[in-house]
Amino acid sequence: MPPKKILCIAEKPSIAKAVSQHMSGGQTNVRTTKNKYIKNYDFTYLFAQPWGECAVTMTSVLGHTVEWDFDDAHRKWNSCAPGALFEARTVQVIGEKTKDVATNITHEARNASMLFIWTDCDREGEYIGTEVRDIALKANPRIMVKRARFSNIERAHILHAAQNPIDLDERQAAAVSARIELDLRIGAAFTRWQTTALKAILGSDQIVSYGSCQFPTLGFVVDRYHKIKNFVAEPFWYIKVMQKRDDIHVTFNWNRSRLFDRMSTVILFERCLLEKYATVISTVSKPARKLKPLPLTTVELQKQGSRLLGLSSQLVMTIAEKLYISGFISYPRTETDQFDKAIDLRALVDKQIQSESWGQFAQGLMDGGFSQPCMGKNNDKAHPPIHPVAFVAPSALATADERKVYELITRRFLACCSEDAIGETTTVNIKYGDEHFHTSGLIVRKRNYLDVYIYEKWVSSQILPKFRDGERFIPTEANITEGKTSPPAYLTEPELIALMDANGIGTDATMADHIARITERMYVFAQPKTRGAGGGGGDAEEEMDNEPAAAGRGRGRGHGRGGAARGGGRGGAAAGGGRGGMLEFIPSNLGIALVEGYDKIGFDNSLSKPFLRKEMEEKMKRICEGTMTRGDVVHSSLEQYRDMFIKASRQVGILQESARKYLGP
DNA sequence: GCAAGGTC
Repeated sequence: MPPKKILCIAEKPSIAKAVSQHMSGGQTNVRTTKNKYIKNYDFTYLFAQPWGECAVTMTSVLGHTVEWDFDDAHRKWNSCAPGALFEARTVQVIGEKTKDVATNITHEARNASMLFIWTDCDREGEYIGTEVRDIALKANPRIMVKRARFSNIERAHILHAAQNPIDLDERQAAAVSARIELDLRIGAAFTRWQTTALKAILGSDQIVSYGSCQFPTLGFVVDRYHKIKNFVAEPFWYIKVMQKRDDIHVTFNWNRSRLFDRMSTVILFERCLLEKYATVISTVSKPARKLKPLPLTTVELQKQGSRLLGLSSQLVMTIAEKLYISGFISYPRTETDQFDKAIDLRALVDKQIQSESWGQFAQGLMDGGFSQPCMGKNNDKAHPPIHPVAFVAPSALATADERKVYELITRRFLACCSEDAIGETTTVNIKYGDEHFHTSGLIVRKRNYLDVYIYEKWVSSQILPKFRDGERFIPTEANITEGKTSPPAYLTEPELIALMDANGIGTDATMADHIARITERMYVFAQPKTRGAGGGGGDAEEEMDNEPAAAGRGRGRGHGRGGAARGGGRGGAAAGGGRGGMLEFIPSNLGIALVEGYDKIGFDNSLSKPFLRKEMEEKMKRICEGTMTRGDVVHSSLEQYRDMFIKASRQVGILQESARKYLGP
């Protein structure tokens, strides 16, 4: 009896290749397919009972194979009223681009006893698994279906997964299926409706799209615009005390920082002046540490790429994908910021020794400087953090941008494998009258990771002269300074990505696309940020940059503000690499009008806010947990959006009026 | 001519 055949299908060609290498021990026969990216690998493998030794064909798809659309009666724009799309029949079609992918499955499934699905172990992968299953079952209704549980492509892990097949998680697949249906119906209905409603006012055929991700993304940009527009500068006052000692000018900062009332400041200042002497309350020296960066995730790569290299997040991703296909870096779409213990990091560091730029640093790590990377809090259980897998000479890369992205990924990786920077801060606290002041200095003792991670600066401040506890001195100078608060700057790309990330808008792989889409739709304009424009106002006092924790950590999934303070401050402007290209986003009249129009229509949950998307995400989670069914979710969400759609249709005049207001003749 | 999500 010939051995049974088992058909394995991965989500992408790279996984098919890697898994077949591990399972076959390198003994594979490779066949090409009609799709130029997909190959079929044939080999034999000894499975666990009851399968035993089998003939295996390992192949892959390219992400999704099946696309959703409306039936013939609703597909064309003018075939129905947009509102009908909430109920219209949908069909699932295999498009022209994926036809050959599906044919390959059909062909290979016919003589197979089992379909063994190797798609990524995330929600989307589970759904893609059901696409593969449905295609295979159509060709071979008796085929048995299993899936592999794996979270990296390390050999032992893959072999374990091959020996322990499990079932597809129908709930996760159902959750994705619900999202697909909702996004299609809601997106298409609102897009057709508002495009038609605004056509005359725009005087063009441009598409005015609505999407559950693109609108909140637009909302963030418009929101910042309004904050700038409505900003009213407030004057403030503060007291500064100076002392010249050993030829060094020392400035003591007020512990109250600043007051928004001039009289109060004057009164407090006068009390200081009544006292001739200032008294040193304490001098404190303590070790300081600037933490090395966490392993690199996709979102972080996009943020740092746009911040440090001045490239758009979309370009950063395009380049990262190219580097990945070329075999230079690991998979670029990952949420994981922890390295699995099984990965041989030293071997990866070793490959970088030949670099002219950072080879010496890598050698230092091999000679004892190596330190295990920190563990972040995120693990998608599908991919490791982004890291270089091979050394690439600069001459082997086609463009300067490619070199910059590869360099950032590599330097980041080496920094992760190094040690924190070590220093020492000294703080001198004084009392003058009833008021307290302080100054501090920093001495950097060991730069460690900073030597390779040239994008961050941490430099010793001027050395403080000696102050003794309890000592009294007459300040060289003391005065009141006036300042005024300055408006926020336009939203930068790293800030926007941080906001999207924190609010669950898009995925790591799609955030850059949403930003590109609202630009393409002309809802926003991107422009290179002009340096120093935002910093001219009153927040004149530069903070001593000696709080290492703030710079290295804590901006993981936080809000946008932290990023803003960093980017605009000294550290941002001084760091190496291509500067000055960071993009900032300004809403167009159309973008402002859309947000204002929908806000005026007065929904409980504005379409331009992230809440509705968050709600959808929650419902997807509930499908996965089993507390809601796919039917419940689709039904309730459609009801909610249909109400909003009806309300908007009735008040189409409000949307048109706000469009006329901003776009009028 | 619509969405968002995979991947190339």
